[in-house]
Amino acid sequence: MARTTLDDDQTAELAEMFHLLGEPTRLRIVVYCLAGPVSVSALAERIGASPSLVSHHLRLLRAARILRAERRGKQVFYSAADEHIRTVLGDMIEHVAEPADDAG
Amino acid sequence: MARTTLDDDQTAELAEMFHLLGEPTRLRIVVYCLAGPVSVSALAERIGASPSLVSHHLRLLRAARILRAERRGKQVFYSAADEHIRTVLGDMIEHVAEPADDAG
DNA sequence: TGTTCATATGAATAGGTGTTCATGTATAAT
DNA sequence: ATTATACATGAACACCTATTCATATGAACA
Repeated sequence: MARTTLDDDQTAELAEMFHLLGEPTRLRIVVYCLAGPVSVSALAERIGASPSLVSHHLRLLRAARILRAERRGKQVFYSAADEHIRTVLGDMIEHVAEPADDAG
Repeated sequence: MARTTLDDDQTAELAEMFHLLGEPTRLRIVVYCLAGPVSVSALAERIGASPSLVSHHLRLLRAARILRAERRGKQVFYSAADEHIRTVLGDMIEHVAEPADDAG
């Protein structure tokens, strides 16, 4: 059974996370990063956005501890910040991407 | 294993849902509605917002088929649009409200 | 050192949006 | 019909933010 009460801090934190995922460009970045470490340029290319824009979004996702950065030479690779994040995001995407499931 | 690819329509739909949940007032409204049908005035009182503001948010949540409205006399009661929505939102809130769970 | 590649950052701007206030609509009761 | 209650809606505004452009930082290589 889903919990139905949240204190103000939890609500604010949850809202911030949803807010970050609620932007199509940013959501696509996160989805790509779930598969494994991806460089900024690779993200930019796949998404069809400028490296600058991607970098701006990555900064927000880093600050919220949704993604983490790892430097390899000239490139920087981004991936889910931890297993918890990967699980939560993966589940959300799976659930919401699915058509309606009316099984109790 | 979480799916790591989403087409553009799925991404847009998913982003819209996250976007709606990414606003603290609106998130609180949704959380209260998960417990069962709640009237607009009850929502406004619990959240500490004006009925007008609550109504504006409810319109968006209705349009996105996240909540559904049911009239009973002068009052209008809102609840999750369907079981799928209730499950998805409940899971998301449960997961994200939890502290980190590092179990693989 | 100087150059190039990859990424980050700051400023500026255009478009979006949460909130308020005033007003409209629907239901119920007198 | 009139009044009162509960909710919805439209306009206006202030704030926020996604994007772009220009510029800076950091790493590899000559």
